[in-house]
Amino acid sequence: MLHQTITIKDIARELNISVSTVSRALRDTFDVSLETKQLVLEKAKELNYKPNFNARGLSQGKTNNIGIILPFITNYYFSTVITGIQKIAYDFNYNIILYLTNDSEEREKLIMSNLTLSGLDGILISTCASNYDHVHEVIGKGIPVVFFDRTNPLEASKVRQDDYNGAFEATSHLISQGFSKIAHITGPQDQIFTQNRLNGYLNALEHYGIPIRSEWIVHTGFSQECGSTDLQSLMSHCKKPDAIFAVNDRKAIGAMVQLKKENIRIGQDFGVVGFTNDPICTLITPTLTTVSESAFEIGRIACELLLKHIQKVNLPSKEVILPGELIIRESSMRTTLVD
Amino acid sequence: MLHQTITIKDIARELNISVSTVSRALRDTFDVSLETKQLVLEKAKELNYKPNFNARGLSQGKTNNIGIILPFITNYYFSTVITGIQKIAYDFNYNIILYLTNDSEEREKLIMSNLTLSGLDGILISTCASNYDHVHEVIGKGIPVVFFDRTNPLEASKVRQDDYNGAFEATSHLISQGFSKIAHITGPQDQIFTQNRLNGYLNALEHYGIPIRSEWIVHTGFSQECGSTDLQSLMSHCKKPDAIFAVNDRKAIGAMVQLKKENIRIGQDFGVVGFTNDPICTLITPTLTTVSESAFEIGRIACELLLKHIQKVNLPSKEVILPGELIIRESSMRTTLVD
DNA sequence: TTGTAGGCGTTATCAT
DNA sequence: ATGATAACGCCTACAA
Repeated sequence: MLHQTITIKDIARELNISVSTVSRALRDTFDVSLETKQLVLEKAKELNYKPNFNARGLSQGKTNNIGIILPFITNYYFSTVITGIQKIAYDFNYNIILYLTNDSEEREKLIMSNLTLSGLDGILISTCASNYDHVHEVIGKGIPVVFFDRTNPLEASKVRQDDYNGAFEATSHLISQGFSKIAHITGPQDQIFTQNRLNGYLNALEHYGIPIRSEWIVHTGFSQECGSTDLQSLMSHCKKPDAIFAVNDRKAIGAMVQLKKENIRIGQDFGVVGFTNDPICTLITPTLTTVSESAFEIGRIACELLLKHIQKVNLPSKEVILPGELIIRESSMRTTLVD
Repeated sequence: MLHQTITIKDIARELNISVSTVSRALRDTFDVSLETKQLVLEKAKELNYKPNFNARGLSQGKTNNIGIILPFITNYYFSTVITGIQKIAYDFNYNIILYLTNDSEEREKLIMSNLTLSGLDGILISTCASNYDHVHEVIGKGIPVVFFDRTNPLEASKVRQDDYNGAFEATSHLISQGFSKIAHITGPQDQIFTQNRLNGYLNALEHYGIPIRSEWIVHTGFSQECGSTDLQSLMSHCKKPDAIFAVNDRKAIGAMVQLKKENIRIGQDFGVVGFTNDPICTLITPTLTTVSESAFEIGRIACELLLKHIQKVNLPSKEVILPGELIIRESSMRTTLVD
């Protein structure tokens, strides 16, 4: 062994009892006398015994590790989701192993195919893929999988925000502020959450009798830079929009940056609404109207759900949808007083 | 077994050879014929064999897992460091297990004492603790530990930015802009990186013959809120500062928020410099002068170093210090044109 | 070059 | 209530 460690054998030897008794005492099973249990626990503490998870995993077929697969962690939303996951995992003595796909479908599939599934009791995933064989395969092997945020059509538990209603409210709000030429800048078409937000946008327009212009729906990436270039291309059309609903705050901010460059007054002359409620919304000028997502809650609930699936095989899968909340700030207010 | 899996036994049986030969072929050792190696590899691929890390770990005493212990992930700096770590870890087929201390010393110690060290080949840590027995104990057990960002006096490898020089430059810059009543808002006293930035600040003042006022050095927490309250308390003194060097961008931004509330013109009348170069620096108005940290590089180098320590026992420890760069923006420029 | 056997630390199945 | 003993999947002497 690399690092000398105390094992149940050491405890057994010192106490002159068998390893199986020690094992039982440590796991607090019913068939061990209170007396010896006490003795074992004391000795374990004295020797600073730490169970070997490899060995336990090998004999039990479980590892107390759960994998998190997601595009990035360098943004408010995902890092907060992970913090929520971590809280539950820690409380229940599970480790979380992080895999970053960098928003690459290829990378995601590579990661999942290389996954040493024997090392994972379950998986939490925010997928960036447009087909699902790789996830299906894992589920087929009996590994519980819970989707969060970016879900997919597979039969599995899912936790996400209410993308459709958030988008509907956001768009309706812009309309209520007197904007009528509302564009939508969004991500790739094949993401379900993206489709949901798009549908919310479309149905709001429809509901208020505003015609839909397909050239005002721009599918690119999720980054701030994409937001800037999206706006630029929108404003180069002959028919220019007077407001934007962005799929997330980052793109909204990218659009704002570009609007400022083009000397268009945000709020008064051009409405902007994002999605997520990144803390930056309150720091940027003007402050950004958005739909809040309960990132921490999503992480917490997804992890709790996964642990339940791990405990109980064949637990029926369920979908949890958390409501968002429209948070109105300056970027969408015609009457805003910008300092 | 919970999830049926292919083992080397299966491969051995199908090929009518022994498990040890399979094991050897899979690990590409010297004493196996090219022919059987080919056969084994083919069969392994055919059966979609995945090694069981628990078993491998148990017999070899290693796990291909490294632990990352750090205060938070919900900020630009730490999430970027992790991304750097992840890149290297992934390339070398290591998993990263995340532990969040929430900036609590108690929590950090609890985590480390509960750590099932048998499950970790090494540890990367950004400590928030002021004493080091818990880390010392782990190192004593022969587990390689590499510190990043927040280091400590223990004998171990460390990777961090040049806090002292960054702070010196930041403060000098404020002085060169004509600010002379420069306050420093920082974190707890017992952090080494905090001390280094404080010393850079102090020595810059000294170097330019500016008297030091201890009431202008405020030790609180690292959050944006702390930045706001720090500024508030500074401005309630009879002697008010005319500039602030903040230990990080978050506190600088908190200070800016408060300055705006008090209608003090940032840049012209009051200089602000932060530390980190969070992307938000370019989005806030006015844009924030700061010292850039190479977060991704720090993660990358720390992980590379750790892997070397894992490979080679008793590799002499070393300290890598990455230079920062002063990035001058509007918040520290008297001549700024704020839009 | 290949096979056999024992062990890694733990749990589970038998006995006792 | 406790103790042997065999497994879990893999690796590594040692033997052939």
